[in-house]
Amino acid sequence: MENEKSVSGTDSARPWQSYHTAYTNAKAGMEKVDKEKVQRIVYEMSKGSKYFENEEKKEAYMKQKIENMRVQCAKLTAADINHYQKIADNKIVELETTRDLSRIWLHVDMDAFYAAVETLCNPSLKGKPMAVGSMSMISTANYEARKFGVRAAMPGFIARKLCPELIFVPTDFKKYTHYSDLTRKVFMQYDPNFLAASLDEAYLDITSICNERGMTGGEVAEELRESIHEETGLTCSAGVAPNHLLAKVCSDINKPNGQFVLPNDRMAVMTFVSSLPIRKVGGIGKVTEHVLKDVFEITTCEGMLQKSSFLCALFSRTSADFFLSVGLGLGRTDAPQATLRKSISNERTFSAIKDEALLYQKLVDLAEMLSNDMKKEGLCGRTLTLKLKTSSFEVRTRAVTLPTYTCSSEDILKHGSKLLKAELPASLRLMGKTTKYDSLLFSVETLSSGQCGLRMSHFNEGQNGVSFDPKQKTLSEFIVTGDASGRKLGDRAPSDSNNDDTLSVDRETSFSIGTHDTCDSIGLLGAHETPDLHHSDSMLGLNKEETKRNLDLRIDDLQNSVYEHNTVTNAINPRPNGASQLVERDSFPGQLEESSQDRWKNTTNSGDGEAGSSVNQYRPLLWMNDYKCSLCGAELPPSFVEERQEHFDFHLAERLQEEESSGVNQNLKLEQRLIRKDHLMSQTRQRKKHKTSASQDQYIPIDMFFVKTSQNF
DNA sequence: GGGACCTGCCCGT
DNA sequence: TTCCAACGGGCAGGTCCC
Repeated sequence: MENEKSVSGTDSARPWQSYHTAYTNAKAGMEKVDKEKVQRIVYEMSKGSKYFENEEKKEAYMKQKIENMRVQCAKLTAADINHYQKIADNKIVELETTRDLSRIWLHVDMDAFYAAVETLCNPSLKGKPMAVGSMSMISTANYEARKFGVRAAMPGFIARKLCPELIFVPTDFKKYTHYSDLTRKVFMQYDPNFLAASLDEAYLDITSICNERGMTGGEVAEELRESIHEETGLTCSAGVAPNHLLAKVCSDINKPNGQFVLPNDRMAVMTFVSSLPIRKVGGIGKVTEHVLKDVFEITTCEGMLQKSSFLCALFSRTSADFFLSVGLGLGRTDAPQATLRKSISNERTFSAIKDEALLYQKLVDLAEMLSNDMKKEGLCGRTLTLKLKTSSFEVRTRAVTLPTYTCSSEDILKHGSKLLKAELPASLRLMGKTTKYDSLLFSVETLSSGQCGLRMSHFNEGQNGVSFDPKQKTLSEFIVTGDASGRKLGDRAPSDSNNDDTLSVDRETSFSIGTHDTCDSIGLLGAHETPDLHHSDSMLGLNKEETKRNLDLRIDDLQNSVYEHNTVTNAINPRPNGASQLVERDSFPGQLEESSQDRWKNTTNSGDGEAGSSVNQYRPLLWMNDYKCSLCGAELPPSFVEERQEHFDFHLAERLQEEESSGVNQNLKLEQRLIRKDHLMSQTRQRKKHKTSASQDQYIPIDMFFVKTSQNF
C-alpha cells in the first residue's frame, strides 16, 4: 500500500510518468533516451484526445484487473498454496523432461529494416534522423531518430515534436519485399526450411550446417550476417540459442549489427533467464507485464518459478504452462510446420463520416477488397467477422458463421451489412432516449467515424479454391465452376505480379503485407483488377453504378425508418442466381422507392416480376402515438424498452409459428432459416447481455484471467 | 459434458 | 498544420446445441 501511495503522489506531480502508451525502453537503440522527457511530451500531446481517453479507460480496466487478482491472491489459504505448489512442482518436472538442447537455432533480425532500405536507396538520408511512415503512424525509425525517443508505432506528429528535424519517408513495400527476398535467398543456403516470421525476421535451424562444417553457432551467424551484408548492403543482428524463444531474445541483445550466442547448456540457459526481464520475452506484452509485476512482483523470468504456485492458482493451465516454461528457458525446438493461413482480413481507418451511406460504401469497398484477396489466394471461408473501431477508439467485433463457404464479394457484403446493420438499431435507439445500457451501444456519432474491417476465417479444407461443403453441394459447385477464383494456388494468372513470391507461399503466409500504406498510392482496388469488381456485381446482374445507387437507396430507407420499431418482416426476394433471400425489415431490401409503410405490406416488389408470398401481407408492428401496439393495442410507453422488445418478440414468434403451420417456411432454404434464427438469437443475446451488465454495474468487472481460478475455489 | 460459435482481448511485426 | 495502422495468430469465457 505504501508503494501505491508514493506512486499516486508522483502521478499528481508528474502525470506523464504513468502514461506508457507510446514509450517503452524495450526497443533497441533507445537505452540512452531521456525517458521522462519523452513521456512528458507524449503525454502532453496526447492529453485530452479521444485516443488518450480510451487509453485511460484501458488503463483503469487493467488496474481493476490487477486489483481483482490481488484480492484472489489474498484469498489463497496456506493449504491452497501448498496444493498449487505441488501442481507447479509436478509441472516443472514435466516441462524439464521436454528440454531439448540438441538443436542450434538462429534468429535473424534486420536492423531498422524499412529505414535501412530507404537509406540504401537514398544515401543522402544517411546519418540523419529519419522515420518511415506518415504523420499518423510511423512504421520504423532509424537509430539516429531513436535517440530522440522516436520509435515504431508512434504517431508521426508526436515524433516530429520529439525530433523537429525528423525526415519522413513514405512506406514502399515493393522495395522492402525485394530486399526481403534477397535476405531469404541467403537464409536458404543455411536452412532450406527456415521460418520467415515477417519481412525482416527469420528463424533458422543451423544444427546441420554447424555439424557439416564443424563450425560453432556463433561462427555460422557471423558468416550469415556477412553474406546478408554483401548481398543486400544491409546489416542485421542475430541470436543463437537452443530454441526459438531464446534465439529471439538473444538477437536483440547486441542490436544493431551484432550477435549474441547462448550455449546449449542447461546451466547457461538458467543463468541467462534468471535475470532476464519478462518484457523481453515474446508473448509477454504491456498488459501481462503489468499484471505479473503488480500482482506477483515478478520482473524476471526467474520470478516465474519463484511464484509458480500463484501462477498455477490464478491463471489458466495454458497460461501457467507458458509462464513456467519461460522461467525454465524452454521454447520451441522443432522444425517449423507448413502453417496454413487461418484468416484473411482488411481494415481501413477513415476520418469522421456523418453520412451512413458513406459508411456503407466503405463496407462495399472492404467486401470487394477482401473478396479479391481471397480469390487471389484461392480461399473460401465461412466465418465473417466485422470489426469496428469507434471514434473513441473503442473496438467491437461481430461475427457470423455462414452455412456455406464463400469468397464472393456479394456474400461478404450481404452478411457484412447484416452485421453492421445489427449495430445501427441500437444506436438509433440512443437518438431518442437514453437508457442505462448506453455504454454498451454504438451511437450514430461514434459509429460514423473510426475504423471498419472485415475478416474471413474458417476456410474450407483444401484452401485452394476447391470448395468443400457437405451441406451445400450445389453452391459448392457453383463456386468452383462459376467463380473465377476457383483456381489453385499454383494456377495463378500470368498477369499476377506476386507469383514470384515462392518463399512466402511455401513457408509463411501470415506475415503482414502492409497494404495500408500502399493502397493510397498504388491502390489495392486498382491493382486487383477491375474485372473482379465487375464479377461481384455481375452476379447480381448490376454494374457498379447500379450497385451504388441501390446501396444509397437502402441507406435512405434505413434513415426513413428510424422511428419504426426494430422488427422483422419476412419476404422471399428471388435472386438472379436462383437463391432466395430472406428480406428482413431492417436488412436494406434492394428496391425501396415505396414508403416504409408500403413496403411492409408488399415487400417483394423486387422488380423481377415474381409475385410475393403470403407473408407479405403481414402488417408491421408500429407504436401508435409512440405507446400503443398497432397489432394488438397493447400499451407500452417508450421508456419500457425491454418490454417493447419482448412484445415484439412475441408478435414475431407468433408470425413465425403461423408461417410454419401454413408451410410458408418450407419454401425457405436452411440458410434463410438460420439467418432468421440467428437474428432472433442475436437479439435475445444482446438483451441478455445488457441486462446482465446493467445488473452488475455496481460490481467489479470480472477479469478473464481469474474467472477460472474462482471456479477452482 | 463436449464441441461449436461469438466476442473481446493480448501480442507480434 | 497534421492528431494514434493494418494486418494475423491465439487464448479464454460465455452461451447454446446435441
